[in-house]
Amino acid sequence: MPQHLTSKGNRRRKQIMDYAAQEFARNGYHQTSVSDIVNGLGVGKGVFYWYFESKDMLLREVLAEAQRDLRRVQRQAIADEPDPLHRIAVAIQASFAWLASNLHLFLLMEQAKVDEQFASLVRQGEETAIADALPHVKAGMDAGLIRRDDPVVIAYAILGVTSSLARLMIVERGEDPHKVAATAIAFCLSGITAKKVLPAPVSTCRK
Amino acid sequence: MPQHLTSKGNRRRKQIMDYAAQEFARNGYHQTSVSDIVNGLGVGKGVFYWYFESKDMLLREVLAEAQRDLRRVQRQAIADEPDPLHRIAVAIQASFAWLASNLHLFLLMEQAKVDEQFASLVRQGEETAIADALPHVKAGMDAGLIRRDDPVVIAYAILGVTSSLARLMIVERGEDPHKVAATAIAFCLSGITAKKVLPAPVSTCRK
Amino acid sequence: MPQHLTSKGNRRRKQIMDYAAQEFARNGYHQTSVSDIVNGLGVGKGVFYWYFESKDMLLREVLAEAQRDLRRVQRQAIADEPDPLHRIAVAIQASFAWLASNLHLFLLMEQAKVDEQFASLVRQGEETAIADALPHVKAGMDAGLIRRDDPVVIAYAILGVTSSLARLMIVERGEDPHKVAATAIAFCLSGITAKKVLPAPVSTCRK
Amino acid sequence: MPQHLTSKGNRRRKQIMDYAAQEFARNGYHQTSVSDIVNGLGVGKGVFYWYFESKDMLLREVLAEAQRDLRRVQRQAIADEPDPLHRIAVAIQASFAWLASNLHLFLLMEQAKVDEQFASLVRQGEETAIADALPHVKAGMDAGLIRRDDPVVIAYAILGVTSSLARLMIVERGEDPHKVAATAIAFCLSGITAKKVLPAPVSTCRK
DNA sequence: AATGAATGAGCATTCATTCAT
DNA sequence: TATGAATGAATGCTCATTCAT
Repeated sequence: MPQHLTSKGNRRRKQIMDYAAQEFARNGYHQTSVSDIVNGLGVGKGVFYWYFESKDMLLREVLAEAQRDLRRVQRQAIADEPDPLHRIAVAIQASFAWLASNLHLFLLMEQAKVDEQFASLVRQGEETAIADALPHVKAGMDAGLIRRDDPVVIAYAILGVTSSLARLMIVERGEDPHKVAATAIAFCLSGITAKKVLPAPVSTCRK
Repeated sequence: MPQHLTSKGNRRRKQIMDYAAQEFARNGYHQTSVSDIVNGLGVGKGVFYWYFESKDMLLREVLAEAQRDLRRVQRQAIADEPDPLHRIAVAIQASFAWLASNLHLFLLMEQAKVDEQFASLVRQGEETAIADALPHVKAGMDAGLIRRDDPVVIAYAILGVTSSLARLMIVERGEDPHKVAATAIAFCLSGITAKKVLPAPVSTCRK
Repeated sequence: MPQHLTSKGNRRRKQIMDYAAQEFARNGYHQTSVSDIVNGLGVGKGVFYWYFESKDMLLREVLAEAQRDLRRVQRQAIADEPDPLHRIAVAIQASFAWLASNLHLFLLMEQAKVDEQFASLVRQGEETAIADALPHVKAGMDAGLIRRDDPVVIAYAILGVTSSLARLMIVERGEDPHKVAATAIAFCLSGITAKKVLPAPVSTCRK
Repeated sequence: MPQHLTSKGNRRRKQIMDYAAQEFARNGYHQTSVSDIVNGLGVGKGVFYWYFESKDMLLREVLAEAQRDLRRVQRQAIADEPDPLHRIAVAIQASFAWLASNLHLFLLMEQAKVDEQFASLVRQGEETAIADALPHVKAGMDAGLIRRDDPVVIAYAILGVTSSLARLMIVERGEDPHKVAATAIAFCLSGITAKKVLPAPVSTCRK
């Protein structure tokens, strides 16, 4: 809880965050004890509580920084893309690139998302991502490029495909991020482009 | 650990599984203690260990049963659907219906999926679901209805959209499952259908 | 706690005592639960408490019976031995024979001897054994066959050699009980005989 | 589990070992809970697990140290005794002296000896003691001072007399260790010295 | 006589956090 | 800044015993 950190202090702090993020991702937040972290770093237990208020707060900071970083990358990617569909494509592309080199943070976010204690924090980040994407989806609809539907749902569906393929392909199969990104983009874009709308085969029409 | 349960015992066992599933879903597995469960049920602690080997095994049984049940529902839904695309559609539909009435089990699965201890169990279930879906995806490709791509990736993308929309729409917004299912189906089908060839597999069924 | 047992009831009771004695000897009294016993016998838990007041009382009965039995064997052995030294010898012999065919009871006694809860019970048995032996030791001294020393200490030393060799030889080495008995007798008799006077108390008995 | 202890830490650790050894000896290992120990010392429960991996490991350390200490005393005693019989005598003497001032450790060893969980540990110590004694017994035989017999059995018999008299005399009667030691030495030495071998009165020669 | 179910105090162990140095 | 020591509530689990049937 010190107000100002020396540069050495800043390095220590970063070191703890990085190591903790790795361990949380590997073993799970609840299964990783503060002792595991300080022992793994070879420092005393006091160090931890010098830099972080609690284990809970440490994870919050890790998550917040990860979300900040991912958002920055996405914004950079779409910065000078005028076409709405293209923007979505490069955003997906950029997301995959970031995930591929920050796998542990991706895993950590997925863990936090289903943990009552941290869910709202992650959800806030997602809401921000959705809010970021919304203008482009709407612009696409206005331009007749994207099928008219609830833009929020569309945005969530894209998010779902992205994270699902990210987890399933990258984490479990070790496939090439570029290839998976390409498939995701193809799936999403053809899933949203304005074409005939398929009516849902609701079960009530069979019985 | 008893070999054979009386009918009263069977009821108790089921009661514990149901209550524990609810609590696990609500508070998280790690945050819910065995004491929470038995106190919530108003029984002694020994009761828990009369029926279950451990807290870990209880969750495994809950998950296994949930997966069995979901699979059963999906299989019933596609039982007499001849058309591949339609099969996928009704399977998605059935999944949403099941999820809507078993929200806690869905949340529990999502938790378990990111928990090292249980991930493999859930993943096995997913592999089964993918394996179940694969023949239909392949059939769709052979019939020229589905774009040629890695069928496994296609199947995973569908899974991702489904669970993502399930979570985001149902859990967080309380929207109508039928509507969300419809959007999911629209998104997925147009995401996978062969370009230029857009059959309306369900056109005969209009409300 | 029933007053009178049917013959079937008596068999059950004996069966439980035997099985429990084996398990107690094998795993230790504290490490063997009542459940282990009833499960091992394939009966319900109520059976145990029908026949025995408690786990504690069960062990007490097992021990008491074992001591009764051992004492009976010893008394029979010395019944018609007139010579004091020979009496001691045949008593040791008889003890080894009994121990060899009741290893588990020997182990159980050794356990109980160092367990605060049961030590006094076992000790009582030992006191009885010592008291039984004392007249012969004294007679031996009076006859000038045994060195004058505290007869109680002599008796305890014999007891110590016996149980020590019983444990170390039989339990851990699987040696022939007769041989070990022979060594024990040789050791004890020459350990107590009056110096310079070394009668061969069994010289009339040669194979 | 800490790597290096401060001097304060070392004192604490020793304190816990001493107190636990006393309590284990008095109440029994299984009857003494970790809570009993820390409450008795007036410290928090965590202290115990800061210094010891588990209750089991604590006892192992206590036993190992006791055995080390006893062995050291015995070796010192015989260090400059040239005569084999004399060596055995002073070793017995030294053992009684050590036991008299470490009664609780002696009781603890006897408990551990009959406890499946720790028996092998104690037995190892006994094997070492036997191995230590063996050369002297053999030397005595070679010098014609000790009756020819299995030297291992002889050694065990001495061990048996020693521990038996130690327990029965010291623990239960509060007699003078020197006197008991004298009796034990007399018993053992005359029990092993080379004299006429007494044939065993085998029971088969009576029937 | 016998069963399966239930009780609940008790146990070994963990761990986030605090503190003296 | 940093350390090792200490705290104590909480956890998963056991088990002797009781009870309704």
